[in-house]
Amino acid sequence: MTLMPNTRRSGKTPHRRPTIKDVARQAGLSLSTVSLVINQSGYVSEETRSRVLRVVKELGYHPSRVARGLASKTSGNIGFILSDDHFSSAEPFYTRIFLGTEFEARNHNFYILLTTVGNQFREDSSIPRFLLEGNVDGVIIAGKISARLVEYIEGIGLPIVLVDYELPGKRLSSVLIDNRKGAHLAVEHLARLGHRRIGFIGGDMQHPSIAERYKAYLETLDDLGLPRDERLAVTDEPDTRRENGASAFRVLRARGGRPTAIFAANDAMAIGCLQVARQQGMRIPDDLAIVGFDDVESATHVDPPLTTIRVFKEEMGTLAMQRLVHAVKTKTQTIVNTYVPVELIVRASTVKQQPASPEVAGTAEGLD
Amino acid sequence: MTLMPNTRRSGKTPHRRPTIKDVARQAGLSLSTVSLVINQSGYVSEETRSRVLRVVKELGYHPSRVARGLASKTSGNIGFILSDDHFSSAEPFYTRIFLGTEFEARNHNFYILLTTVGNQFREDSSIPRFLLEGNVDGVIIAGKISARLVEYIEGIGLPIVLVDYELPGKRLSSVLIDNRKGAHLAVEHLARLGHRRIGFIGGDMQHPSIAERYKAYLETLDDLGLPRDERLAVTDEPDTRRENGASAFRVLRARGGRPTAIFAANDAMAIGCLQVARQQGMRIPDDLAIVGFDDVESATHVDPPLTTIRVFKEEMGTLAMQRLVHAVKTKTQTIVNTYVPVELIVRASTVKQQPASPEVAGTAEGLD
DNA sequence: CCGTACCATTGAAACGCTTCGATACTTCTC
DNA sequence: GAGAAGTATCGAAGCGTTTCAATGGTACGG
Repeated sequence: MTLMPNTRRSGKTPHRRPTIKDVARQAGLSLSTVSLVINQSGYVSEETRSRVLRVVKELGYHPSRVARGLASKTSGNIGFILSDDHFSSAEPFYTRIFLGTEFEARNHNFYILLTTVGNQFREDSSIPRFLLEGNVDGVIIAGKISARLVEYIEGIGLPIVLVDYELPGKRLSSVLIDNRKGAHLAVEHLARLGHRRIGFIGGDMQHPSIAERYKAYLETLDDLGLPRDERLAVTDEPDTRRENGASAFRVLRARGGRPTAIFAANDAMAIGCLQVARQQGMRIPDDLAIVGFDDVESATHVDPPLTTIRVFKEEMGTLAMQRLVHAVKTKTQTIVNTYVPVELIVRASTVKQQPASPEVAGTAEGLD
Repeated sequence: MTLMPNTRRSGKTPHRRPTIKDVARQAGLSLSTVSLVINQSGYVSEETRSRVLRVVKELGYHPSRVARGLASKTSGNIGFILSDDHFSSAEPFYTRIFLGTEFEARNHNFYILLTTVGNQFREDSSIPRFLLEGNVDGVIIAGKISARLVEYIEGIGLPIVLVDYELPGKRLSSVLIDNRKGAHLAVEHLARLGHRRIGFIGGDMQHPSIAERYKAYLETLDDLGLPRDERLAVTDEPDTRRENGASAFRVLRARGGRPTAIFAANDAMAIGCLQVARQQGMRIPDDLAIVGFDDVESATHVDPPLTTIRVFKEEMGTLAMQRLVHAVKTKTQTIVNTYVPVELIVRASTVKQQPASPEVAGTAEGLD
């Protein structure tokens, strides 16, 4: 392939892309034969195959995605749906998942069309354009989503993979966090450090992930023989942002709960909580130990760094895309629920660290 | 529009999308008339217009993007090209720019196809697939890019907008950072604080932005009557990541430079520098004041928070997309260089702050 | 040596839309 | 009152592929 597309041209004339017709003519074959070679389907003799390939190279031919799409009823695109509130607030959690899907999409020669939808299904207006226009071959949905939208997509007959969400009663593939294990690790870690009054702060309990974390928190308390204390759990925050973590902790204190440790539904809330606690003069972890969940970027930047449950976000995206691409290519949707493992990451918000030489920490992989 | 696409169906049968033909038949008009209504072009009587629109609504018709693409030679997509090294390392600087373009693309009913390319033009293999397949109507390029790739795209006749990059000698629209002003603000700020030995650390001087920042640093020293001291500037780091900031500062010290303040080419390097300085027992800002550039997220999380030059990253993306969409729609490429303003953000890495009540800081807008 | 099966190639329809030229009817304009 | 200009609609070609039925050739088994 030369520098200029097709053959060299003098700047002005925008070059015409060669079509399959040009290849056929040049190779002295029919359109269909050329198509067969390109799609590696059907019978083609070795000789004509190589002849076609040679001409293809000579002409710098590449099939038009759009034409191919029309003829084959495929778009080569995957839709990625994210709910509004996840999109422009809070920690870059779903960003990471998205990144994972991006990488994997590239491996399979798909492009991703990204969109957001409101939380409540606003009928017509909230249906992603790429669905209306038939511009995707499958859909990945990250986070909480309206069941009606999911039904709509099923109605179209597109394969779906959910990430960090389940729809009870629906038979769908999901890639999920092992929330039970994570919560268990967190609480157990605190218990092992000697804590007996371990609080929980959470919000948005509609979200299965959050609900699970809370439930597993309670169960782990039971398992460890620690008492459940209602005053130590604040679960009615509407959201899981930092502010809500802060206010949840204030509520907890106001209410007379005296926890020595807090397990937060996610890092954002943990950080909010941590900041309020310090503001109130508490020393972390001496007066209050804190564990988060997710291991987002800022967990390492906060002071003291946050002990948390690591979630492999990119991997979740990768897995989801793999499942989806498989479904798209084979046109068979097998329902699989995949749980990605979690890890306890111990930092200074629960265990006093020796003043280890502060390394020059890099940043994790990101879109840049 | 009902919940199910088209008309209600019993789960199994994947519904057939209505086509323009169905609309035409149902409305008792020709295809072309329906098309005219939908595209709001040509003459259509008010009566038939509304008749068509009614039928469209009844049937839940939406034109197929792919078919429309083939007929009109447009794809409805914008390509976003990012260089490899920007993609998966360092601070989320270009991520922000990308987010800006995403939002704006949505406003204009475009989707973005994202890809990365290697630094050196590896001939054929490094040409983004969406270009080969004719699957985009225009291209945004963020950061440093091979001139040959740009020429290739020009050859295809696609409009281009560069972001945070210029190609000397090429007539292209760019959205640029006001690096000169930023560097000036930074150095001036330090000088005003009484610093006279102000160092510079940088890397990847090929990048026009970095080069400009360095140049403006030198010029501002002159303007302020401060001496240029070779030992105070390290510019030969290959890259601008944290590690390089750290090593640049070590080099500077090893070389006997004794700056009281450092202006770093970007926040990543500033942070690396800051961490090494603290490690060496220096107090920030007393023994060493540091100013970065870009105002990335972690600038606020680092201890002490980093004084820096804020760059409006989302806005750069938005602007670039606006320019590009305009070029695509009007099919006229007018060359405009846009400089987005910068701001000095003073934090504790240069000026000791009163121990202000640590607010519960939210995170800035992000893909989640 | 004929029927079958496999291999290789082809022509034509189809995918769902845009667009251009043609037609025909109105309404101006002088 | 005739030609020009504007308005409304339509038929058909075309966009660049895929796909399927059809055709013909070759080899093979009985």
